[in-house]
Amino acid sequence: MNNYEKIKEVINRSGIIATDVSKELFKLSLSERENAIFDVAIASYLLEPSLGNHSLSKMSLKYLSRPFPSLPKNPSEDELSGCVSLRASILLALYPILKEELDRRELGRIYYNVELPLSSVLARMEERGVLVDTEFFKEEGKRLKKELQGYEERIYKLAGMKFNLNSPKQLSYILFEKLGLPKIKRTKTGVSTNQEVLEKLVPYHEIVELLLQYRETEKIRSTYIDALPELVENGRVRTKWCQTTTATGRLSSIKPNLQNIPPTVREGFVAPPDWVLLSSDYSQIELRIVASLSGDKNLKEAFERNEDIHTRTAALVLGIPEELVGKKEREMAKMINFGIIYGMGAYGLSRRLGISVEDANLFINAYFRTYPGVKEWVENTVREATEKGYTTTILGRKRYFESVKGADIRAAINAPVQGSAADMIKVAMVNIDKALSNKKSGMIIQVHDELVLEVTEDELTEVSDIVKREMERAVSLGVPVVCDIKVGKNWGRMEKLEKNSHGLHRLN
DNA sequence: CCGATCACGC
DNA sequence: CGTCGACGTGATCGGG
Repeated sequence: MNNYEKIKEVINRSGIIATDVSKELFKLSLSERENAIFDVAIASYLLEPSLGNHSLSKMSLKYLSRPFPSLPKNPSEDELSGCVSLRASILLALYPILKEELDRRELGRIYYNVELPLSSVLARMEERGVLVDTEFFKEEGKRLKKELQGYEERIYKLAGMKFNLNSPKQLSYILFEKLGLPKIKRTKTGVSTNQEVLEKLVPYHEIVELLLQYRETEKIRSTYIDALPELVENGRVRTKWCQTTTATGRLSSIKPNLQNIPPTVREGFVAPPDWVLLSSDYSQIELRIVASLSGDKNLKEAFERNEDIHTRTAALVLGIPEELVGKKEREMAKMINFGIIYGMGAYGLSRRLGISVEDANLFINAYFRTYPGVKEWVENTVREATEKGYTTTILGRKRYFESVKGADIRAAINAPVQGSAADMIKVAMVNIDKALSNKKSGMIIQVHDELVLEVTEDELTEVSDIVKREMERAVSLGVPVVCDIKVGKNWGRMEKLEKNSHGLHRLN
């Protein structure tokens, strides 16, 4: 037996306690059964998701009141083994405490049924990586550079001088001192030059429109087109899927962050020859969850009718037939629906809609008259967060609050909604991974309500069925759950996959 | 190195 | 008084 096999044997016989690295253990196939691993970071995350980072040093202080020893510089062999065994003893001591606490707070189920299995799914996604079309990035880089040079020259001419376009401070001197444009909003340190402000300044000066275009293009160039190819290895990027960073239960992604790629850049993520990318996204999942959590009769009915939810909301709130709902009315309803998910306030809504706070209040009242169950749910959720000190998702994930006031009110309303959606897609990921275990196809990206898979052409029909089924049935909401499936050679240009009596075919 | 500003996604 | 929709990651500037 070699060392690798020895380690593997011990792990599978006795189990192992790990932190953060459980994904690495899965990658090395060191664990044959998931439950052989106890990951203290994931446990700590479920106990206190807002903590931010779940380093051993933090956990050691919090749960054992002991400092976690750092490795000395140039240690002797004795020092090194002493430090390492001390660290191991801390890891070992954390295990019973965290495990017991998980059970006591009824977080054991989500730990064993969702997060731990998910950890190995994420390991496989990291291993597979995502194929990148480096040629696309090269060409786009050239094109954007040219475009930016054009903006730059024209902006300098209009400003009457050169300056650093990427410096908000220098820009604000140009706009508000040199050109004398009105100061619309302040920041802590000066006058704001953000997009919202610039849009209001467009009528005052020709330069503003160019600045908006410059900003947009420069963002794409610097953040995506230039930075991404740096992370490509053997044609693929391998993002790190972070399982213990968000306060609500969502995943996050770093190096690169694949969860904020703009549509134009998505074209650079591709399928190999004879493969396609398949994307499946939940339609209106967070509003469906609001319907489910609140049990509101009208909101549930709106989804059961399978109509456009914003149009339906507008019709109900305004008391007019759906045929008479115009673009403006629909947009209004969309904003309110969106606001609900984020713990809507009259002020925020008034700003989004460009109306007075009084009018925004009228709309909110009309909304709550339409969906009285939602109003009740919002009030109950805030009350519960205050009384119990935490909110809960459909699968029992908790987020803790010290006191529920100010921004925490909105966070407390949002947490069960966003968190339940996270629960749901995580369950789907675990089940999809299992269902695809003997196939070549596999998941590569998750963007909160969207899953992207790399699929061989011959597995397409079967895989799309599995993905749709597992996403829609991951958790029973008591309202319809719908996923839309798209397919393409890259992540940017995809076509809807529709099912008909003859099987599957692509539209267009 | 770090806070501030800005901007991308959901 | 000004802020002010939830949750993230990252590029860049500019001061320490």
